[in-house]
Amino acid sequence: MEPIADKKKAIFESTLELVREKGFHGTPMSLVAKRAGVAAGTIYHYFESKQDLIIELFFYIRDQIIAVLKREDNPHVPFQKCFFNIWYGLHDYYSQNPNVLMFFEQFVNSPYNTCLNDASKSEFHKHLFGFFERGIREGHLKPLSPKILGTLAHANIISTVKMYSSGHLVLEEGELKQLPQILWDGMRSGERTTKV
Amino acid sequence: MEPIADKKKAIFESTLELVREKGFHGTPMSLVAKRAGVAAGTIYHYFESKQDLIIELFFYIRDQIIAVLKREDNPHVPFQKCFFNIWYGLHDYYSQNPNVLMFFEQFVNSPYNTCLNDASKSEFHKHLFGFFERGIREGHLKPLSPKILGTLAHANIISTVKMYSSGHLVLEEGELKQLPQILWDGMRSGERTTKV
DNA sequence: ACTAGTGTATTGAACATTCATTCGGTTTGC
DNA sequence: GCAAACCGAATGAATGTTCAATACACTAGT
Repeated sequence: MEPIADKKKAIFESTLELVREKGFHGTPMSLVAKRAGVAAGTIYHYFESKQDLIIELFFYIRDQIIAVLKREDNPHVPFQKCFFNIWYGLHDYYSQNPNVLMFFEQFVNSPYNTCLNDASKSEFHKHLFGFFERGIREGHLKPLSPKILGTLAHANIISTVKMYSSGHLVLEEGELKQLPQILWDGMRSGERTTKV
Repeated sequence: MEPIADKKKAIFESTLELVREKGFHGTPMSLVAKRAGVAAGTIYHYFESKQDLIIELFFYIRDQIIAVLKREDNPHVPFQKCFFNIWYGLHDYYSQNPNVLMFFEQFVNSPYNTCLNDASKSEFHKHLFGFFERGIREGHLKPLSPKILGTLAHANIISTVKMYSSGHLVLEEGELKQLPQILWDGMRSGERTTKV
């Protein structure tokens, strides 16, 4: 909503880069400051502590991801179409922001994550799970918990991006399209249907 | 093969616990030592440095996971059966060793991972991908890269375990069986086949 | 059986360094 | 002229690592 102060954004970006390069440890505030082009003390004008910086950065990112979700999740668009749009939308976002992906993954697997209350974390999940709830309700998906489907879908996207952002795999054009298809085929309801 | 010295194993276990609780940063060697019941200096008898400890611990874990893979991957057992055995095998292993899972996830998303040569990392992948290569060769799976299928499968398992080891989800008995089924349905070849 | 000798395992206090944070002072915007 | 933004050297606590000293295990010589 309210535009983020330039310095604050610079600090965020600097932190993102450094955490990717050096991890949480090995990312001293002095370096964050230097790369952001501010003084060390300035960071403490915007953030209470390093932990506070990390957590706020997580929210900052989370909101960007939610924005992608909101952009692609449209109740008036057929569900399957939405499904692939969301897949590609998140896939593109992560691909174009590899720093974000690494930070995100490090964060959710770190103790930082456990010191957050559930409400703040689930802001993202609320949207994701809501979408899959629709898919179940409308009968497109297997009648499992939306949490399960949402989590598996997200894991599918993330691991895909990590696979070739690590350079270990070059995807052919056709192959990229197969990946959400695997997910869809696995989660769709019914025994068999003719090609849609 | 050769049994690991008691102290060394204690240091490994201590590190696993602490990394889960406090992350790589926030896990001082002094604490590792204390919880392992050894003196600080002793650690440096077995490991050159903290980084060396972390990396050797990664190998130690990796070998355990490979052992699970080898145990369940049997060319004489029908592929689909193997597929589910491996899924459950890894799922059980991670479920019963939540410390391992957290460490593993933190490690692969950290800069430690990038400072490893590919050969050592891919020891695990070699087995995993080999299995999926068989599935493709025998015509059970969609003709995609084994790397893709293997990575997606592993991501599926891990995210499943994380989902309820974080306590956010209680799986009903029947639901657990659905999860590898989703994966299988997504990756299996052919338009439709009668139930196997 | 005893001793001396040798290398390994272990200890924990001390060291040097790094790093998050502070704070008095300066600049900027209004 | 005031408040908020900003600076960056100084500080103090925390932490990875070292090392001199000690205990232990084992062999060989007498």
